[in-house]
Amino acid sequence: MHDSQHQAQRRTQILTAAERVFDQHGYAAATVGAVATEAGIAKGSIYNYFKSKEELFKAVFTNVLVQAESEVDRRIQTPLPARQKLEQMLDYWFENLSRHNRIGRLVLEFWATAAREGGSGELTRILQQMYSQWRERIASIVDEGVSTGEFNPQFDKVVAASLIMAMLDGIEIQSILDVGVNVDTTLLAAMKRAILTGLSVARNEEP
Amino acid sequence: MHDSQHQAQRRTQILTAAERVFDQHGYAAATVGAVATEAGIAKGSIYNYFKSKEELFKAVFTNVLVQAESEVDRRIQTPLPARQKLEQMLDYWFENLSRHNRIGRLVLEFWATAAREGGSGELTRILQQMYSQWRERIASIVDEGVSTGEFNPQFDKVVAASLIMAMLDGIEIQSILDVGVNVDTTLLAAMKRAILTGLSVARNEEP
Amino acid sequence: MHDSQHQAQRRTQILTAAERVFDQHGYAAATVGAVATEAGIAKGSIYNYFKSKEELFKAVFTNVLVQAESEVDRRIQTPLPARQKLEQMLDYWFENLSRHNRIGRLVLEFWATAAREGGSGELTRILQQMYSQWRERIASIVDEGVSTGEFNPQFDKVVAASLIMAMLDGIEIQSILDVGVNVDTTLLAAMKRAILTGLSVARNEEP
Amino acid sequence: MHDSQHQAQRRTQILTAAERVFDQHGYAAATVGAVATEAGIAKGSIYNYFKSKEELFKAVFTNVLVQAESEVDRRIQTPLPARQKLEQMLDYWFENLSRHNRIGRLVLEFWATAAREGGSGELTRILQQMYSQWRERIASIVDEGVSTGEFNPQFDKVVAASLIMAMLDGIEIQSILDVGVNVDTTLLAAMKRAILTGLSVARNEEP
DNA sequence: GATGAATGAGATTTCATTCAT
DNA sequence: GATGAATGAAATCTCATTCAT
Repeated sequence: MHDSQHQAQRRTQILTAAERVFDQHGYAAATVGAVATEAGIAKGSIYNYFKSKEELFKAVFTNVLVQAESEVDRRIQTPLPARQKLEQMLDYWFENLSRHNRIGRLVLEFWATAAREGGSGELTRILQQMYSQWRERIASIVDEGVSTGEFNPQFDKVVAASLIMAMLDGIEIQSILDVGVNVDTTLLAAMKRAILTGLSVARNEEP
Repeated sequence: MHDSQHQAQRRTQILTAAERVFDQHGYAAATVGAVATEAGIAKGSIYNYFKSKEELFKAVFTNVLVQAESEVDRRIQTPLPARQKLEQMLDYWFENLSRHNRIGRLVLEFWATAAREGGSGELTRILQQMYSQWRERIASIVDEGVSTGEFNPQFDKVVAASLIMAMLDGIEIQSILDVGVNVDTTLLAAMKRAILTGLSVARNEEP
Repeated sequence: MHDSQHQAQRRTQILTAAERVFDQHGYAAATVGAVATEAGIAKGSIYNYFKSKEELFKAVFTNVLVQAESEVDRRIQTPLPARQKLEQMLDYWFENLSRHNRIGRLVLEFWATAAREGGSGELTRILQQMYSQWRERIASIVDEGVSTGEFNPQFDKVVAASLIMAMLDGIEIQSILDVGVNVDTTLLAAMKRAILTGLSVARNEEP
Repeated sequence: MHDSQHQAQRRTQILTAAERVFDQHGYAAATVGAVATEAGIAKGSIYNYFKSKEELFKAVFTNVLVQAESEVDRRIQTPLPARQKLEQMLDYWFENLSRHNRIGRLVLEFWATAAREGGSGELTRILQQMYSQWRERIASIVDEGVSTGEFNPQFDKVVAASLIMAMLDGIEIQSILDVGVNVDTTLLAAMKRAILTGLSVARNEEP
């Protein structure tokens, strides 16, 4: 019998290689041959594990997105005040941001491809699910903070979540594109303060 | 003279067609033939106006970005309070957002391509310039508001500008990706309030 | 403007080359590259004239079949007794048979491919049409002979036509396969006599 | 001994599967993998029994042809008048024809492949042998009929045999190609009558 | 003997670019 | 300047065959 552990290993090996290649060249310019070379196997072997280049791309896509989720969830599920949970989340996000915008470039590629596919495509479906999960995560923290009196938000909690995520995505873009923004602890601190202020200021406090 | 006018016309005709085609298919999947057909001319003629497919793409890139600038500048240069200038800017942005995320999709394509090119590429240079201009625009409004006493920001004005732009980019992405966000006047209102609150609340008011 | 005569010439050039290559190797083993080489043009150029290898094959298919028709019709439409028309037809068939079983091999290829396609395929449709035309051609000669009293057939004229065609196809196969049959004037004479006897003998003469 | 029995079983199992697959897809489009799946074994195992795909095809070829022979021989070797022997043969042929033109399609495939191989190929050799045997079978019946006075042929007996076989092959083709011929008992009756008439009518009876 | 993962040659097809008209 | 046929490099994918287990 053939080793199913070895199978999984190979799959991972290919996925890792594909992640690098897609990141470097983008979906269209990446070649299956390059992935194979990067993985150190033969071109044809890729097709023993993935039906097509597109399938492979989608697998990388979900793979990368899923990896990011778990660690955040771990940090959030500890019993902390809502404020600190939010800060933890932002800290984690910041660490990742500066560590590998390798993933970041790849995410841009995902976005562009998903946008091309249109709302009915599979990639979009995956993204929708991901955004929905993040929205819920954040909204529940906001909710928690409101009930403990920590937060006194002037916005609907779902809208708030969307705006927070927008800001994170936006900064990520500016960071990846290397567009003149200093992604340092000053920026992180500003973001934290901006978000927490927005969630804390009462409606009538706003001038 | 008539000749050079006709020349310019042709160039524009091709650029317009290329914008549509690149938007619809992405850079790699777009074909020069499709651009030619869309423009109603022969494939070979493209090469009388653009040296290569890549050149054409870059031309579209800058073209699209430049177009967006002028109208905003017009609105901002009127003598209004800083608050209202900011609101005007956000209104204009919002109009464009809901009107054509055709351009939006194209921007994603630009981003992905620029990211691939790396910091030294030409596309990145163009993006850097553009972001820098916007940052300055916004920062100068903030500055203005501070000196008139309208704003009392807790942040450095350049950092504030970057965060604002990040939020706009982020919402644009969520809109383009059709990722479950309601891009309506409620959202616009929330954004305005969030930004203005952030700019108005004094440092010590923050809990 | 580009020369449409030249276009037709090229098409023919490719078809001729393809005929040779398909004949020599069969559909599947034939390569588009080989056709291009045979035609003395570039591989990619084939696709300016035919959408795919399959299209090209079908074009060769119909081309070869159509060519054979016209000459026969010419011979049959002269005002001759039915017997002699039939003999003319058989003579022409015999000439072709010995001249090029190049076409013959190709026809076997057609048959095999059509059979694989099944009754609903396009190749089958073309073959059906061709057989139907031949059946009609022969049946009408038989009919003619009966009304002039030359023939006194014991069979339905359509059945007779099918049997005659079967015999021709069958001999063609034995000839192509080089299976031990002497395809000479003796055989031709025997065929003629067999067919004419069958059409002339009255029902009750049959023992 | 048990081992070699098992071996033979496996071989047959593969041959049967291959027959189906080659029939359905043709030689080139058939894959060794498909044969393996059809046979319920692993792809690699095929190569323990057949050196290559081509070898396998040839084995199927001879296998199919040989099968058809034995039953006919059985029917012919009974002590019957020549006429009835011929009729028996035609009946058997007709039964097979309507039962499985699955085999028929495969035969077309054989023919095409053999034709491609040319006169010196192995497939052609096998076909030559087969046709030769059939020719002899039929010729000997004719001979028999002549000596008993049943037949009074106007043709050489070998030529007669070839023409009869041609008619059978031709009808088989029209049947397989589904080309508009009614393969029913009427056709069978017509064929019998045509053949027997041809063998019975004296030379001078022919007009 | 049985297995099926690995291989890599080779096939079809696309398309940016050139260039003769 | 305009045209579009011709080119050929390059990409995806298939599959017969091998071989370690």
